[in-house]
Amino acid sequence: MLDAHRLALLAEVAHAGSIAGAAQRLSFTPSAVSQQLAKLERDVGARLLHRNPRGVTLTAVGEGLLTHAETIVGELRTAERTVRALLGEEPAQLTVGTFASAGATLVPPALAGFREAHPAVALRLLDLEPPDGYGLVSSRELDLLITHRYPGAPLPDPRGLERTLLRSERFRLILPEGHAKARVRRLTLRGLAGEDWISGSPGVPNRVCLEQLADAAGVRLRVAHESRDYQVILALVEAGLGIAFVPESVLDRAGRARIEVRDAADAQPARDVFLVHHKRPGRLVTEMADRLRA
Amino acid sequence: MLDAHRLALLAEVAHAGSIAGAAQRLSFTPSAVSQQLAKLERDVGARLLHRNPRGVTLTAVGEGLLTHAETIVGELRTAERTVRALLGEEPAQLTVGTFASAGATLVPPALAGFREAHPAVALRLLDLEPPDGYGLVSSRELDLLITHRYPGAPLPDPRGLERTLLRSERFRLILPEGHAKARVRRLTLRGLAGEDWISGSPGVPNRVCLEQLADAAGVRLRVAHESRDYQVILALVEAGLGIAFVPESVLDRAGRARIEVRDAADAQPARDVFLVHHKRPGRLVTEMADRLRA
DNA sequence: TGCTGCCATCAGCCACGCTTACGGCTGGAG
DNA sequence: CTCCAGCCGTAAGCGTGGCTGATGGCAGCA
Repeated sequence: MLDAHRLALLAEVAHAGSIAGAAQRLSFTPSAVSQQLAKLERDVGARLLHRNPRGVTLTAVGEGLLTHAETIVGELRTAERTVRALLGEEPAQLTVGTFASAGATLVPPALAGFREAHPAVALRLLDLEPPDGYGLVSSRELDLLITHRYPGAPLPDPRGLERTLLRSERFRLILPEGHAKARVRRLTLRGLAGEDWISGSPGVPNRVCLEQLADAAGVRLRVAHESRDYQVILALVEAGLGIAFVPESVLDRAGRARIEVRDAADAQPARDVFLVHHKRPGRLVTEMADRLRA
Repeated sequence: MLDAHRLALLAEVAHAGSIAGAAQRLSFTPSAVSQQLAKLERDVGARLLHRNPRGVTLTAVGEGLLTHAETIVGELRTAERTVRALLGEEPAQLTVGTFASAGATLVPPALAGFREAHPAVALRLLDLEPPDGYGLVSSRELDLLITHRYPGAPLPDPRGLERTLLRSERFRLILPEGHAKARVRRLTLRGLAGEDWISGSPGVPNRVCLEQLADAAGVRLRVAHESRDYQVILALVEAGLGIAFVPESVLDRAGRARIEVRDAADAQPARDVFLVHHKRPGRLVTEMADRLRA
């Protein structure tokens, strides 16, 4: 039988991306982790890691084993909670993973309300960019994951987890205050093709989404500035450096920023925001999910 | 995080019914097992076992943990198989659990055909009396379980496993050759209330079933002889010591036994025979299941 | 060419888990 | 009743497994 500790180690290394990183998180020396992984590879009779000079990546066998490792670690944690529940003890901790803009808008009120209702429960918040995080839910490092999908991006395999749509969030087009195009009645991507756009780096979901919209409209947009942080994008637009699509919730918090908010007639993107948790979640997880939905 | 080895130990002890028994199966000394279990109890912070003079039984917490322990052990074995499959290796072993009468009738031809088709696969057969065996499928000690349910007996919780009805098997009433009642046109339980009956011990499923039938018919039957082995029952009936209900398949194999086969007009019991295996079974398991269905 | 990350290997040490040995307990046989 | 045969638990030793710390190889970068 495989050793669960070593599998947990594999998951940790896969997540950290390097043996040294995992070792640090676990308060071990890299040597110890390296030795354990070597033994795991001996156990399964195959290489699990590609050793690169800048860290490690998983082999195909490693990837296959990783999924199981995460569910096994998750099952071990689940077993522990079952016992705690049987002993009538309250879960002492609730860990929520979220992407940045939800972390700034959607999550804080829910967390605040929850803390008030359950002062004894230690709340933890983690930042995670989609499509990451599913593995951490599987392995019970996260109780609840808030993730999203941009149109066109594939929805990750739920791996036996429960995924529910929390809301669908419109994107709006923002321009610098007083921008010439802001006075145009009917804005289209074609009409905005000459502008400087601001979006994520190539391959990042919102960039992919933007490019698909442009393709659909038959135009090529020039992305002049790249940032994945919507607060940065907002600031760039305010400074007159370009135009961008941003989620509506970001604007709610922006107060009276010096921008113009419009919509493009031929491109009205929206991203779906999902909650992900184990099937049969605990009472606290359910409550937190309800608060997030409210 | 709990230790998977200790959980596996718990499962083994639960199955064996005693620490000493589990130790023997695992080629350890009872002392080692006892120490590990004590540490597991310390880990979870609760007693898991009731120490009786004649072995151990699980506490409520122990029962709760056992289910998880079995799924964890099963997941570990599943992970191992996934790796084997990824490496292109054939599964080397297939373990089938069955109850005795199926083991004598239904299973052998399927096993023989399978062995011919896959001579490299080591086949193992285990005897198990229902409702046992589900845990062994969960923990992957069994690939396939053939189990049954007598009418009136509860169907065990499938625990996330796949359970399909293989067949429904009639019971027939057998009497010694030349028995006076064999000439009666319409046999009823009431009419047979004066006979010596042969059945399992109190609490055994077929005994429970017989008593429920008797209750329904408003009579009390006298069970003179107790055996759970239908070959023994058959021999007792042949010897003129009583009458009994036996599954039809037992009679198929009995050849020309010196008995009379009849049916009771007011009691025609049947038991359901089920196949139990993991969701997403391997190719070999599917094939064996198909052979059993044929 | 040094420097700085990374990973692997080796030697040494500590702790965990095994065995052996013993004692307490209960239930059945002589 | 006594004795025995099973259980289970504890205590003391010992070996192995897994940790640390040191060293070396390797790739990328100034």
